[in-house]
Amino acid sequence: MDGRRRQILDAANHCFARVGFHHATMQDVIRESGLSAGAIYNHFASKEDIIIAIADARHRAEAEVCRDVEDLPDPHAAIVHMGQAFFWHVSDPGQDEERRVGVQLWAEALNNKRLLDVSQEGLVEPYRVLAKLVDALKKDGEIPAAIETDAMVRVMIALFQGFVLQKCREPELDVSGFVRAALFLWEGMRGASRASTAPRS
Amino acid sequence: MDGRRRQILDAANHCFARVGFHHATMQDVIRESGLSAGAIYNHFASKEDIIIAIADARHRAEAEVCRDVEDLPDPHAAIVHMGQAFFWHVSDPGQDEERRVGVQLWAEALNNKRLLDVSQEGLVEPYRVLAKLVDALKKDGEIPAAIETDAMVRVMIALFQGFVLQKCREPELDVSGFVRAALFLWEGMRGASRASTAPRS
DNA sequence: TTGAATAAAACGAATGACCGTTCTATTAAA
DNA sequence: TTTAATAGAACGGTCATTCGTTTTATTCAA
Repeated sequence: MDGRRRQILDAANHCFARVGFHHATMQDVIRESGLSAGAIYNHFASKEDIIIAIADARHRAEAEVCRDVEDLPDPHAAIVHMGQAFFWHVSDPGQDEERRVGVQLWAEALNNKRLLDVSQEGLVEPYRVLAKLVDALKKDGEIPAAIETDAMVRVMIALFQGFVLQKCREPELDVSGFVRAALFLWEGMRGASRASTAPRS
Repeated sequence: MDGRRRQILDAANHCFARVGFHHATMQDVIRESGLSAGAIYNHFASKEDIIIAIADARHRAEAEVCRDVEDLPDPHAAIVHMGQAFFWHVSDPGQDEERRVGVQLWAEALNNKRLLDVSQEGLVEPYRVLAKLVDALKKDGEIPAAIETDAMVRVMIALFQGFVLQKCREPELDVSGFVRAALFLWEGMRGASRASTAPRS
């Protein structure tokens, strides 16, 4: 039964979000899942495997959001739409646990090659979609060619990541204000590029 | 002797950067420091205290960078200067360990009230300086009043945080491109505000 | 439909390894 | 001689994982 895996991952997610990977014991996960140690180890070889499975599921879900937006006709609108979708999605109180686990995954991936690979792999789809949109904006002359696509995409992703972190630490943080400020920067760019004032490095 | 504390913190930093807080054992720290268990526990009550002391030292250093920039006459130049100073600082190969430990602190702070407090406290000085500069830009009409200062500062900090994370995962990441893209967004804003086109939320 | 026979899944107490911390002995400093 | 700092072996506790047992599900002959 594959529902068991989901059941175990959900329980693990709760535990990990509550106290972190390392303070959460397998006993916690076992209790939370309502199963037994043996049952869990029939489905996952180790605690590490559970963590990796969580990361994997997470990235799969994120990739989906990206594809929804990829083929909008106007690249500018697509980026704005994607950004808003993301910011509002991660701001949902129902995403509290996912955010917290996400930040822990960042840290854990620094010390776990397998997890780092999964984690980087999870970024390629968002990256690909954003790069495609940025390139389209470049062709339209909205972004100067001197700005590297890679860098611009990274800036956008950095904004997302930083927001997730801040929202973790201050769950009451106001999304709409943040989005307004980010959009203001983004919209401002359109006017600027017309004047072709690429900044010095 | 206070040099001992620094010696211990340095050793701990190396260990934590190498394998993470939880995989690094006190034995590792003891070996790395060249001291003994007893010696270390004379200076720090626990492993947790060492971690907190590291966070504290880190934030103290960051606050200094901020103050250097605070009283530049032109707020726009001050922000640009501060951003560049930060990006280049954290990109220094000598900061590899600090970056990695920094990301781990983000995760650990989610499960440790004391650490969260230290960590949030460490942000108030950068926040204060940035807010002051943003307010000055608002008075000059470069940023519309409709954009909340708090949100704009958060966006900037998010950029820093996201960059740190990405640089951790890909140490070869090119800073200059990232800075160029970020600056492009920032400079673009100046033109936009003149046309008073605050975006819808 | 039944019910034994086989397989699969779940149970949970036991295990063994590891790790933070302590504590007494020892050395150095004052 | 007294005080402070260091050494490092040993302790107590915790935790991931194992494994022999028990329960549940499936198959299939009667």
